[in-house]
Amino acid sequence: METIIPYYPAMQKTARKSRSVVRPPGRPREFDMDTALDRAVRVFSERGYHATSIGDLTAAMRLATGSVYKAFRDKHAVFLAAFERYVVLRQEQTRRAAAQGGTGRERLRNLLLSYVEHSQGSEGRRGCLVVGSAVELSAVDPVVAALVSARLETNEGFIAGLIREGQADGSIPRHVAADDTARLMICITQGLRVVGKARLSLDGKRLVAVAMKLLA
Amino acid sequence: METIIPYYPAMQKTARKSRSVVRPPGRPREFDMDTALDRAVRVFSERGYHATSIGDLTAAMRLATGSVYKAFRDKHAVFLAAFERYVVLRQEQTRRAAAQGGTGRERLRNLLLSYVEHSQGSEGRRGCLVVGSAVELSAVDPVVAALVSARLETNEGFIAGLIREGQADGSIPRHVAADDTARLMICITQGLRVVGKARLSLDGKRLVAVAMKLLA
DNA sequence: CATATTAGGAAACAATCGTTTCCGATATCT
DNA sequence: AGATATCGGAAACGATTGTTTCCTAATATG
Repeated sequence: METIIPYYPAMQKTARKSRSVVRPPGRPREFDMDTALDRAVRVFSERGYHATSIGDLTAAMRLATGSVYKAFRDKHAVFLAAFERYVVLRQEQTRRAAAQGGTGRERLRNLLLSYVEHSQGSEGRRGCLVVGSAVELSAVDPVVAALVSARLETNEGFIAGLIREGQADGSIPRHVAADDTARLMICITQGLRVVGKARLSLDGKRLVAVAMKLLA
Repeated sequence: METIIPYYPAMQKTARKSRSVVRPPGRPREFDMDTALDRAVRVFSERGYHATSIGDLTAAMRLATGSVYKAFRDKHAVFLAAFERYVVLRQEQTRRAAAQGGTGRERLRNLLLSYVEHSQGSEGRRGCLVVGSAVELSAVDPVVAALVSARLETNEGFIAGLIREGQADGSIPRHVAADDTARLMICITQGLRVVGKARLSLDGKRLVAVAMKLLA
């Protein structure tokens, strides 16, 4: 059985409660938590949670063991912080890719194309942290399971919204079932990350062209 | 770094080389390797490779530590044997599901329906060993990576074959791109297992109805 | 300049990991 | 029945895990 620590990280970096009471008299070298977490995301994505040791983590984050444990309660907390950092960045990228499109249909095509590209090459081989967490941890870690489900549902809602936008602007037929199609497209995006990690080649234009038939 | 042992299991159960030279004079309780491996598949699928300890394994397989290490070189060999056992069983199930269908189109629908059903409920929560291996091990274990890729390509070839059968019997239009559609359907099937592990509900009939539009 | 406070780093912690070894129990063959 | 070969089970192995602790080096404030 697995001991689960269902708590959030207690970062001390931004934890100066009120700067009038607790003053920061002396502080050594600069410390950038976000770039450190970005590097943690890379290791966790590539190796997964259990195969990533604290040594791997500190090497990747370029932080000493002590520094990590001063910033986070434990390994699980580092993972949760990395997960949330990953989700924020990926959501930003996805929405930006979708945004450049005149119609709902075009925005959806851009979103799918973006997913295929991120599933390829070195990033594809590294893998998606959401997919990795779903597969490796969902069954044994309720905290991660909830985060993963929430993420999938948010994504699905976003896709369903794009479909409805397309139906409003006339680029997608009214008879398309928005919710069912969105759920299937979530399967496609998650499946793309699995296939990309298995190193199978993915031709973006052709795959997306086929997928767009779901909007006919 | 991970030490990778790229060798196959050395099962001693069926390893009586020539029964005239090495005779089996005495053998204790019966030993059913296949059902033991089936139980190993369950643990590995649910927890993944790294989170499954030898203790978990022996408890699930109902074998003593010594027995496991007499039948297999190490944990990695147990995993490979379980993986191949899983692949054989799943392939059998999938082909049987597809077989009961008069046209290529019907066989494809049955295959997709079978995938949705296996991605749901307790089996869905347990997860697919191929998907799990792709996500957790492909990046660090070349042996498993090769097995996973081979499995995906076999599946993709089977689906492409069904599409071509459908085109031959007139149930699927000729203009459908068999290879591209098959690759996208592989993404759908793998994505279904990811989503199923995240406990999202899946309505088989409706999802498959949407997916069948790829054959229009 | 002196002081307080933080990150870096190494060393040590208990716990668990995968693996090996040993021996008694069990069942088959001569 | 007696000999023999295997499985079950437990105990012990070193290696590695995640975590804690202590000390040094470095810096912004008073």
